Amino acid sequence: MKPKTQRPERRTDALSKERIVEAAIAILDADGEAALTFRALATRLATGSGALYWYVTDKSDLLAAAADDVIGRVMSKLAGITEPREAIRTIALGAFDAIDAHPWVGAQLLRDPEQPASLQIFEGIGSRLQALGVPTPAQFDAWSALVHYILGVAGQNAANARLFPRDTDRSTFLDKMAARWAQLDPAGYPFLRQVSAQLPGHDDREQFLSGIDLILAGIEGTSARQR
Amino acid sequence: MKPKTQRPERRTDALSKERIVEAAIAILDADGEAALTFRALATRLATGSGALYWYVTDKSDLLAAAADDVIGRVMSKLAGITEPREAIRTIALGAFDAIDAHPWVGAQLLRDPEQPASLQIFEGIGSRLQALGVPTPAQFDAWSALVHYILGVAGQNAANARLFPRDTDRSTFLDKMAARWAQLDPAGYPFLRQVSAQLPGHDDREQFLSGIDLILAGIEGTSARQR
DNA sequence: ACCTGAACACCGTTCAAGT
DNA sequence: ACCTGAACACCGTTCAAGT
Repeated sequence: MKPKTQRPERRTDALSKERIVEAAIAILDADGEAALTFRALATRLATGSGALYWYVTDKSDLLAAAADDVIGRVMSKLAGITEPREAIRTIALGAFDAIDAHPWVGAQLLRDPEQPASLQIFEGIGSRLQALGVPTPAQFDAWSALVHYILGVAGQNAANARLFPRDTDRSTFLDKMAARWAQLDPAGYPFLRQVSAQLPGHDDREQFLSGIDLILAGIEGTSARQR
Repeated sequence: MKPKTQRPERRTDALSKERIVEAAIAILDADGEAALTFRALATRLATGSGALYWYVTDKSDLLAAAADDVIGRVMSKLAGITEPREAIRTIALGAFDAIDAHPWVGAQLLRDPEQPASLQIFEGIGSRLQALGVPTPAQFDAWSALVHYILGVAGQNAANARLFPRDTDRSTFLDKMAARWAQLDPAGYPFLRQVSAQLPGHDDREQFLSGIDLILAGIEGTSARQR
């Protein structure tokens, strides 16, 4: 038996689901959803495309894992928050910011309601709504309204991100969007043309939050009346 | 010059964008989004796949036209409604029912905020919000909340439809969904497990409408306070 | 057990060639 | 002007063959 002063080093670059997901996120962030192919991923990881299937069931599994990774980080920051209304706003804002940083997450959340990322958001909102003291019969509807609103914003932000090059910043994005709406037929689209003037310089993060508050106000108004 | 008693009959099956869109909708409704390929569409229209590009820019143009066709029919039924609150509910319900009948429309609405189908919904909601008397500064936020909620439901219904075979009816769908949520980890997902009991037999059309009402209540409560 | 990469069965889109 | 359908440049996924 030959003296083994050093056992074979564990390959630091060995494949694993975590490494694959990490690389996938890097591609998605850098070049968008269309750039994530098994070929591109395999090249980046210096392996064959078939090797990825050892760790990942298929592409939807990969995307679900990537979204779960991002949303999981958001949800883990909730430990300290006990006030339910604040927790709801924190979850919502956390999701908003995550989608702002990773627009593909927005599209992914709309793709499969049973993926972990979606379930985490569903449960996070629901449990705080219970804690908020919304009467049990009203909880389901209130939860549905909040969750669908959040998902709608998520999907729409993902779509907006697809409309423009990845490096477009907030203000030029809003300017371009406003310019397009301003060109709509005045007879057919008076409202959108009017709103287009408010688009530049408006804070959509703030607007998102005021939507949450609007729904919370509706919930509290309605359940107060029912009490 | 030979006597032409009959001029060449206009081919009743000549291609046109309308016929292509109609055939695309038929495929989408019958076999789902994945079944719509240019090859399948060309076969159904008894032509070559390249011919379609004479009438349609590309696949996203085709999908946008198909969604516009469906949503256009919904919006055309609004002429008689003058009461703005009722008009908003009618637009929302119309979109809901259209997506229920054509789930792919839900996915398509989330894909491009500048397509005609989206703009029609955006404008329809916005103009009634003005008519409702929501103060101008509050209109933008109120509009955003309603529209994102509607889109969220649209996207989620499309996703739910993808989870199950196309012929699954409402009640078995809810039963299966409930069964899945009931199997979630009790420690991690207490709320979803509790809600799963309410899933069978609940009316999601009614729930959708109560979400609209919740938001409208929030809007009216907030603008009343500001007045 | 894990990895390789060619092969398979598809796509959307283009385009020379036809009528 | 309109249509045909092969060809091109891709995909996701599988799988025999390697280590």
